[in-house]
Amino acid sequence: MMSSERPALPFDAEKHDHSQCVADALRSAESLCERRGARLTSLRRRVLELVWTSHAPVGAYALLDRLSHERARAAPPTVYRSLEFLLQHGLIHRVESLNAFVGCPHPGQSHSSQFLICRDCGIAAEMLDADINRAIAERAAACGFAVERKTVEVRGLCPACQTRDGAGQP
Amino acid sequence: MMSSERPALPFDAEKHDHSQCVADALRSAESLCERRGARLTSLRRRVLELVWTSHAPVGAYALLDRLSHERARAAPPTVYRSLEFLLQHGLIHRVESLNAFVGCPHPGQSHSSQFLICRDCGIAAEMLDADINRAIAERAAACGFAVERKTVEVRGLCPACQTRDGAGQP
DNA sequence: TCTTAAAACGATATATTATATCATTTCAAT
DNA sequence: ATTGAAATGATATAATATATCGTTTTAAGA
Repeated sequence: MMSSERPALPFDAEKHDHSQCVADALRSAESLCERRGARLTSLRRRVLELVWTSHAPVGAYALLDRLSHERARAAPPTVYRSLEFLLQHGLIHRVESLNAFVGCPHPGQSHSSQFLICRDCGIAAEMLDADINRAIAERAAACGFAVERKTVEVRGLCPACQTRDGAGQP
Repeated sequence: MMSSERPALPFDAEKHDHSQCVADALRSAESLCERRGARLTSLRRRVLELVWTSHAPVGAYALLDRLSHERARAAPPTVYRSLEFLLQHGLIHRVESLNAFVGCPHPGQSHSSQFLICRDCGIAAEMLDADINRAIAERAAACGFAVERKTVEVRGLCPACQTRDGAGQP
């Protein structure tokens, strides 16, 4: 148990099978909600699916726009209530520095994760880094601070976008 | 160069001389701006002073309220423009998870800091922890991610508020 | 099956945070 | 003194989020 799991990051945009991501996410959500007796209604399921449209965090009002095409009477609370449910069950995360939401690739396990967020393509990769968590926990403990939630969001350029920016089009 | 500086945290509310904090902050700001040829106007100076009213991050509209008592024609842009200046010069930080602003106790040196934020008293303590920064840098590097900014915000209970909650009033 | 209480959702209003834009004033360097 | 740039005033509006109350749906028990 040394360090850090290594889930594949979603930055390799062309390579990964995104419809598979979405399908996995929806299946996990269904089984998790069933196990918990939580009601993944069709609205909530659809909002989750919309969040998973891409790996870039999406704002509540962008979700509302998309939802409006399907549901005539969608309003802000429609979306925010679904988002709240999804957050409570760990099916999505809120990205504080963007006021936006992104799907969680490993729901169920309560976890404290970190995000690498590309300023160019917008993709946010979730990581579970034991060293980062340990460093934070140790420092907080040394301060006598009782940790409840951790927000770690790293902004920068993903590998693909570094290439594009550096060598690519002027 | 082992690890971590140790500035006194502001959680010991009664103990620290807050007027001294404010005075220090304003003096640092003045000398820093002078060195840089940046104009710390009376408005900007006053906004900085208002941010430093406490160690709890304060929202832009709370600042606007206070400012309105003194400046009849203060409007949102009045505050936001001053905040932008203060941010650019590292005199304050934005706390993303609160949409609020807090004074920086060691401006001038560009730094990547972390916050311990008490959910009870609201105080945000800024830390410079080399281990946390190293852990994040190492993980990002391993992912090929080029870091530009780091947001680390830890929510929980400060020592004083743990005491109050645990033993204090029911 | 019918009843019913809770949960979810619809509908409307409004709060909170932030920015765009253009006019006017202030400031420092000529 | 003149002037161009920076700062501020003034107004409007965008973007994000929540409060509240009425209606519908749902699951569980009578």
